This record gives sequence, structure tokens and C-alpha cells, in this order.
Amino acid sequence: MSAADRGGSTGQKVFKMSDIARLAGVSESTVSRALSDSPLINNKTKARIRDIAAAHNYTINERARNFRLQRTQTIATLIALDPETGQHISDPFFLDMLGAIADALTEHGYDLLLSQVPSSDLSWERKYLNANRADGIIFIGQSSLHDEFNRLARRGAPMVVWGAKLADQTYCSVGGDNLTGGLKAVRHLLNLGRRRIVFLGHKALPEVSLRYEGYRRALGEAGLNAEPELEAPTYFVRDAASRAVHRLIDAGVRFDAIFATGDLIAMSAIQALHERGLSVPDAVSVVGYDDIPLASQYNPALTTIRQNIAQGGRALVQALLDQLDDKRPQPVMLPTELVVRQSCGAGPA
Amino acid sequence: MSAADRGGSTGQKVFKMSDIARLAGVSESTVSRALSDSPLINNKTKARIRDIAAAHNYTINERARNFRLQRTQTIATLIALDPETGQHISDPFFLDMLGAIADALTEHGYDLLLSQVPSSDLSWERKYLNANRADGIIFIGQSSLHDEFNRLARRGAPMVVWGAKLADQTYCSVGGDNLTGGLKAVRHLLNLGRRRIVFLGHKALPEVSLRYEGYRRALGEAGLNAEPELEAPTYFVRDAASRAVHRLIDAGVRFDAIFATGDLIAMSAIQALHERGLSVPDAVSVVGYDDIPLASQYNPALTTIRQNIAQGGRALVQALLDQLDDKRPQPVMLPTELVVRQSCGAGPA
DNA sequence: CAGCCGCGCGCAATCGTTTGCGCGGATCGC
DNA sequence: GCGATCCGCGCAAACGATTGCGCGCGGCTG
Repeated sequence: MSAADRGGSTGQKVFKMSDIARLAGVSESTVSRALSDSPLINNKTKARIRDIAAAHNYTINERARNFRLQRTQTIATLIALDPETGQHISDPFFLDMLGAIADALTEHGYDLLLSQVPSSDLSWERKYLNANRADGIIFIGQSSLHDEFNRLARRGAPMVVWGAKLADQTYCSVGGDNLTGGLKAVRHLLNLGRRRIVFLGHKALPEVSLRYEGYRRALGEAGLNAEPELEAPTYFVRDAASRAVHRLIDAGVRFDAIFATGDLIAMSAIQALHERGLSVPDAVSVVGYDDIPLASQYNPALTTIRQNIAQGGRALVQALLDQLDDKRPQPVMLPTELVVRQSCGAGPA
Repeated sequence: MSAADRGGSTGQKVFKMSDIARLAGVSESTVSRALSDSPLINNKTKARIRDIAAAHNYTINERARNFRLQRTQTIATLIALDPETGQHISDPFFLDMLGAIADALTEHGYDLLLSQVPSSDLSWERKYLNANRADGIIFIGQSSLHDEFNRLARRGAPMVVWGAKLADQTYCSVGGDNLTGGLKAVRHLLNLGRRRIVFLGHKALPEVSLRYEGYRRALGEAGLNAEPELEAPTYFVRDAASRAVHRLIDAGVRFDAIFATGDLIAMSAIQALHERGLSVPDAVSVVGYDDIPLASQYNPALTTIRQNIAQGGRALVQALLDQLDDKRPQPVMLPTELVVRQSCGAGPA
């Protein structure tokens, strides 16, 4: 690409501030101040300059501006790739969240730089902050990076993580209230008379671990204990849940409900149940997590725990911007909500 | 944020080139050339400078570099918001595509700037290209912006659009082979003995329109005509498909198959069929489109048309980069593939 | 031994914008 | 009517890198 190509190769000149200055018969400083509405400039001059700029379709060169101002006005959003599969966590709600983040950032005049990063490559600070590509980082996917996040945060890097709030956490996180979410899901199943509830999820993930804690507590409230044979470690990977359910059945484990720590997992589990001739919700009640858009369209429609994704995206952005303002935002836990549909057996037919 | 905060507020200095130059006892020019492996510099000097840079954890300031080089090394990816709902098209495969685009761009040393844009705001060129935020634009969501894309392309803006290849098209598009996709889907249904096939989708969308053309041709091959009463306009909006199916049944329209122009639409339709006591695939065969990750997990598992999303993402990036190289890439049509599962009645039980 | 060549490096301009400081002229107060 | 004040604007130095050009010095050739 030749330098002359900027803004299109039809030869239409891209105006810079000096052009406007020449046209207006003033200095660049005056144009700059006029366009930023500085009180140092006479109103009539301002108006004239603005008219000229508009007439020539002038747009300020943001890169130059941000460069001079020593800021990027850009936030990097990093999606962690699953260390096992190299795939990103494909829960559909991430797109919604990205959308919400993009909107919130735009609203605050920030750009969104998107990258997928393998969990093995930890050079974020160099790549994004030191290289001056971004003012701060939003991480999607806490996975097993807790310690690394802590390190980064201690070095003062502006960052925020979508995920669980953990005990020894020095960074700011935003996430659903996973414990309460698990509690609500399992209480609901218990209220429906279910007693042998399978926990489908991988406790190595912080968020899932908290949901498990909710599961355990709800059982405790009902005078039950969490039985190891009812736990099936399941990543958010295609088919993993299905296989787990088959294994449970093959092992002769009896159960009358499943708490799946993701809607995709729930769907996969339900499919496995059907393959084994077990009806949902009659034989087995299922509750999912996240309320992805498809949850209501699934068959049977999924009872699930809803997190307000859009709100989450906005909270992430707000927390990060607060840090850039030298505030120390607290981790945010967003409320969760039980959405009762058919897969648990309590919803509308 | 104070300027001193860049790269962390713990006071650790962010080195610039002049620092390295001073430490190495050479000029900035030499450092610059050494780090870019210029033949003008003695190998020993290069090595020494590189060592010093590495020892001090120096990272080149990309913004300054790109600014000086008059390029951004950034591509804007714009997701069009649906003009009706203000929502982005939430087909889950967009996240996969974004991932593929991000990877391909990273591979070529480009950054990805993400934005959601309402279809009503057409000031992309100003905002992203003239403002020097990006070297080019990838549009996701052709929707009704065809004319606007043509205008932009004629002005020479580097851009590429994910969507259908249309007749009077001056811009470069990358998309699935929608006509063949529709053809394959409907041929398959016809081969299964189905004759009254509902078309579920909104022909105002260019891609859907081509899928419809495939539908029409396949029917023609079988000596059938496309009957208006079997067409149900359906946007990619939650529940729209479900309502459409209910309406068809209410209107007494007989049909034994559905070709849905999206997996979400297919799922929504299947749910409606179940609500009306119609079994899938026995009473009605259903074929979807896109093969989203959930398609195989749905119940019944969806027969669908697969597009290679990752390949699409890479093709988009390649086409755009070619344009930046002053080439004129041709529109790309990616092959589609029929994936037979259960919802059509021909797959494994 | 003189002249030439070329290697290895430094000088300084440059990218487009912002901003501290200074300056001329108009206005105001007395 | 004169000095102080203030308004409106321009000069020039940044921000951090790249790069054309020039220069000194060492080796080679004739």
C-alpha cells in the first residue's frame, strides 16, 4: 500500500489540520483549539473554522491525536483459548458480551482491540500495554490464569477479568454470582422432589467451582451430602457432557436430576439421556446455566440460570475505566436468576 | 490517567528507543535499524543492542511506529446491527468467524478493531479510514447495505463483506455458496420423498435470496413449482420462525418438510412443530443452515448445510490484505456441504 | 603512497496533532 | 492619555519512532 492510498485510492485528498489552517488563514494551533472548542478562541473564528472543516469533510486523524496525547483510547479484549483444545470457549453468549463491551467502550470513546490468545502465551503486558496498543485489558475466560492475573495486577496493569471472584484475588473481576446461581438451580431441583442430582462441570474452572459450592450448600440445606459418584468433570467441549452421561449410566449410577454448569452441557446431556431412553424431564430433571439464546428454543426448553450478559459487559468496561481513572474498583458480582422452563419438569407444558 | 502510568503504575519505567540508544552508546537510528535487522548495521552491534533491549524488557512502541510509517496495521471489523431490532445477528457462528479473522489478522501482523454499527450510521469511511484508525474494513452482515457498500468500494476504500455475491457488485465479498447450499438442502429433502417443502427465511437478505433460488431450482429439477403459500418470511430473530410455523399450521397449509435458512430458525421451527404435535422427522423433515456448534447437540440433531467458517474468516482477511496490496481480489464463494443428521429422517437413529 | 570504495554509523527531518508560552493590539480604569 | 489587563492567536517544541543522506575511517587497488 502506498502512502497516498490512505482513505481511498481515488485520489481524493485526505485533509489534515494544516490544510484547514491554510484555508482558514489561521495557524494549526488555532484550528486545533477551535475544533476542540477551546475558550481561547473567538467564537466567530471557531464557527468559521468548523464550517470550513465540515465543508471539506475533514476528520481529525485520531492516531496522531492519540499519539500526541500519549494515550491509545483503546482497550484490548483478550479471549483466552482453551489450553486443551486450542479452541475458544464457544458459549454463544460471548458474542453478546462482546457486543455489550463494544457498545460500552464506544460510548466512552474507546476502541476495542480484539485478540484470541493462547493461555500459554503470557506476554500480554508487553504486547498490549507496553507496546502502547491499548490502555487496558479485558480478559474473557479466567480459566487457569488466576495466578498470572494476580501477578499482572500487582504490577499495576489496568485490567479486568470476566469470571469468578476468588479469595486471594488482587485483580478486579466481574462475573455472575456463581455460588448463588448454583444454589438456586439445585434448590429448585430439590423443591421438585429430586434427590440424586448429578453435577456436570469441571471444578478446576473457578466459576464452576463456585457453582459446585452452591450445589453442595443446597444439598446441605436439604440434609443431603454431595456424593462423589454424582460428580462428572466436564469441560465446555463438544460432546464431553454427552460422554459423561453415558459413562454415569454405564456405571449404574442412579440419578433423577442433572445440574449442568452450562446450557451447552445441559443440551449435550439431554441428548445422551434421550439416546439411553431416559425422558427429560420425567425421568431426569435438567437445569442448565447461562440462558443462552437457544435455551428457550431447545427441546425441551431449558430451565437455566440467567446472567445478564449485557450488564456484565458494561460492568467490565466501567471497572476498567475506573482503574484508568486511578480508582480501585471492587469486583462485581451480578445477580443471577432462575428461569423455569420445561427441562426441569416444573415449567409450562 | 497520568502519562507516567503507562505500562503500570508501580513506577517501572517504560523504555523507549532513546533509552536503549543511550545504554548502548549509539544513536537512535542505530537502535531502530538494529532491531529491524537492517543490513546497514554491523552484526556485533546488532547483537549487543538486541541484548540490551531484551535485558531491559524493551518493547517497541507500536503506535509511534505505525504513526511514523503512516499505517495503522489495524483492520476494523464492523458488525452490522439489525435495523429492526437493533440487535446483532446472533447466529453463534459469528464468534467462530471473529476468532478466525482475529487469528488470520494476527498472523499477518494486523490488529483487529471491533465495532457494532447500526445500519443507519453510514459514516464508516470517515470514522475508521479517514480518522486513520484502520487500513481497511471487514463487514459482517450484508443485510440491506448493498448499495452503500458499492458506493464505498467505488471510492476506493479497502473493504470486504461477508455475504452473498450479487450481480451489480463492485465490492469484494466472501461468503458461502448459498445457491448450491439451498440446492443441496432441498434436493436432499426431495430425495427423501418430501414434496411440500416450506421455505423459512427472509428473501430480502441477499444470502437468503440465493438460498431461495437454490430451493426454486431444486424444486424445478423435480418438476415442482415453488408455491407462495409455502414461503414464510422469517428474520433471524428469536421466535419469529416459531410464530411463522404456527401461522402456517393455523392457515391449514399442508407441508412435509422445512428448509430453514438458519439453524436457529430450524430449531425454533422444530419447537413449534412439537408444540403442535408434529414429530420431526417423521411428520416433517427439517434441514437447517450453517451447522452451528449446537446443531449436532439439538434434539433431534439437525441436518444442515455446513459452511467452513474458519476458512471464511481467513478468506476475508486475505481478500482485504490483497486490496491493501493494490490487487483486486475477486469475490470468494466457499463450498458448502450437506451434513445429514436426524432432523431430516435420513440420518442415524 | 594517493585515491577510491564501501562499511557502519549519526544527523536531522518527518508523520499530524496538542499546548505552554509569548506577543500584539484592543479595552479598561483612573 | 497612559499603563495595566486581557483577549485572541501564532511559534515552536514535543510525542517515539523511521530513513535519506552524509561522513569518517579502514582496506584495497594501481
